[in-house]
Amino acid sequence: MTNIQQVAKQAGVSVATVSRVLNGQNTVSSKTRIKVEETIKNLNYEPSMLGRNLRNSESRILLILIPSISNPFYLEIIKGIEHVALSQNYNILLCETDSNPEKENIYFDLVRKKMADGIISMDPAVNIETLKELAEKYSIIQCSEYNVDSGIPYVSIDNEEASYRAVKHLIQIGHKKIALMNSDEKFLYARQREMGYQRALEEHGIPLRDDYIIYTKHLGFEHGQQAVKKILAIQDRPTAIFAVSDLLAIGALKEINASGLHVPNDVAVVGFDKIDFSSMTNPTLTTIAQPMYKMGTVAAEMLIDKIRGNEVDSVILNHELVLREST
Amino acid sequence: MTNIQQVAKQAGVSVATVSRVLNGQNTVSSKTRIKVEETIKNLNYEPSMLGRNLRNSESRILLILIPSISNPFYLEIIKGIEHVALSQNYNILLCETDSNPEKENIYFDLVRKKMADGIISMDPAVNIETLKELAEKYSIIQCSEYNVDSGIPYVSIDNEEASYRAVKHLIQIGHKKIALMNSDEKFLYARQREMGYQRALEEHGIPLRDDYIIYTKHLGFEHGQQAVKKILAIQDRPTAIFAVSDLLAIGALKEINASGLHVPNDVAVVGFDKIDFSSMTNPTLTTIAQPMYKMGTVAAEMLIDKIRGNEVDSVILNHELVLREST
DNA sequence: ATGAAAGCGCTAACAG
DNA sequence: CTGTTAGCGCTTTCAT
Repeated sequence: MTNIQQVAKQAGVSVATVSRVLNGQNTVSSKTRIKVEETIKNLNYEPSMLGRNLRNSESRILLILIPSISNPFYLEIIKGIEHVALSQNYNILLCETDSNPEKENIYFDLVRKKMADGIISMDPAVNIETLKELAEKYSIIQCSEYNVDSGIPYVSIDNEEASYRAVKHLIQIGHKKIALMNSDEKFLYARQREMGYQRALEEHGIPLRDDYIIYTKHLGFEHGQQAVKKILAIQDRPTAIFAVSDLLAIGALKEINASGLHVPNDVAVVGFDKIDFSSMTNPTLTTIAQPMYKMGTVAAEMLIDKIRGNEVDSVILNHELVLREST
Repeated sequence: MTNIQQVAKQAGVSVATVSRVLNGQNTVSSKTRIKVEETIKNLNYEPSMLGRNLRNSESRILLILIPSISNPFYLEIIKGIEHVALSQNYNILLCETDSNPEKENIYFDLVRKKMADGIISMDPAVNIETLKELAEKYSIIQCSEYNVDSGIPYVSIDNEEASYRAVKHLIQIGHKKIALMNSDEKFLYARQREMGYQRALEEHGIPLRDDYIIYTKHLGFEHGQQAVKKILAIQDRPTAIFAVSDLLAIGALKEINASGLHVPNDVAVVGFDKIDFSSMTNPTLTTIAQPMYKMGTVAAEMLIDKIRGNEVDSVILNHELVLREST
């Protein structure tokens, strides 16, 4: 493997000059530059990131923490992150935590060991205490799920307002018996979306019913199926369901179909996220579109900014209600 | 940031000894070992991968090339790869090429620049010439899609046989008019699956019909929708469709439903891959299960083996026909 | 069992 | 404009 020394020797210059050419410094005479560039080509030389990274004490790697790679919600965000990262010569290490603290810790170690320059955390179940501690020494951004009091900059949407608009839509098309399929209340977004649900109902004088609110442990398809069974079994059956995730909503859709009921005639369904599959279901799913790609680009820009030592502010992005066949 | 020097100084030993403790060498007296370990704890020392990697001239990073992160087929494979990688102290860099040679080249550069120790390529559209060239100097494995004559070790399934069994199943349940929804013939797996389709038909004395074979440019949901429209428009309409990817099959499912026909009564559908969503559709999809997780673990083991300098042999794994509601 | 020292490949401060 | 040189943090050979 040829190194910078050999290039220097061959070109008859010093390693410093080769390095200057490599880094596009303009303090090199064009004659020398050309000579060096030719030598590089002839020797098929590729500068080693290993040496450069040690010297610069950076890894040019960004860590992305997601709970599950199978959840398509994160895919668009990741694309956004990747786009910005690549354009700034960073690479991304995609880390699936399974919301498992041990696995999480393996990945945290990567930044402690200088293998990564910073973290974008999207795991709602992240150990926030550890994250706060890390954030004192390393660059960290939260994306989508966040903690207000942690001091860690975040990018997200206004969950309360989005949820409010989804439920208001159901009310406006005539529904009064609206169920909420929520995830675990320990997550901030779950609490915020429940608040939006409540506000919409209260504002229209619809009394809250505890039995119309179902919590699921995870955001998977099967959990939506199970949860909707409980909802359909309620005496005074709801005529509409707002699910806090498309995956839950799609599970609900399938189960409602299976039980012989019709969507939206018997039960209307609204999801949340606008994942790709939400337009592939039958019927297609009315849902809240999060600006996922944008969220990714913003998160990446914030992180790189922070790595460079700048102060960064949290950002709230806009959402959108997408009306489709399920309502 | 504390380094190995400071630990050595504080513990009253040499850096060599600290390094030995760090790497679990048994040539250190337990007294010294304990002293060093305590110092490490006290100083909150974390060894830098940057220094270690340069010294060992390795990055401990594995590159995974996939055409699209949105295709769930790859997700299980990736989990398998990740499992093995983590257990051997490797990390994986997930690289979406979009089947775009330029993006591909950015990632190839990573191994040229020592930022990655090897590559697992799953992109059918990979530039095989470049890959072959790279494989001479670096460790490379192909996974799922491969090239027989490239000399690059691969792990895959017997596509011809899998396809044969899928079509035979359709014949056995009474179908004679069977359409093939294939992807681009430039891919080996597409040609192999078409051969299996042909063999099944010939074996049962069913004549091949050119108009029953449709090619799609990509494996996306929408492409399945478009392709099935053409199939349904054929005069003597097929009563069954074998699609070479679940995503295509799911697109077909939706479009058939939309056109008022019933699956499987009017048209039976078989997919390929057994992605998670294939059990979430209505009806659920009969499909060929590839051992994706296993494929991932095998690929990772092969790659790590190769990085260590060993010879590795290609592997063909078993597949399975999963009967569900769509046939 | 331990230490001294070389060196992995690179960048940048300094000198000229 | 260019060269000399130190040093990033670590592992490992060679002495002792």
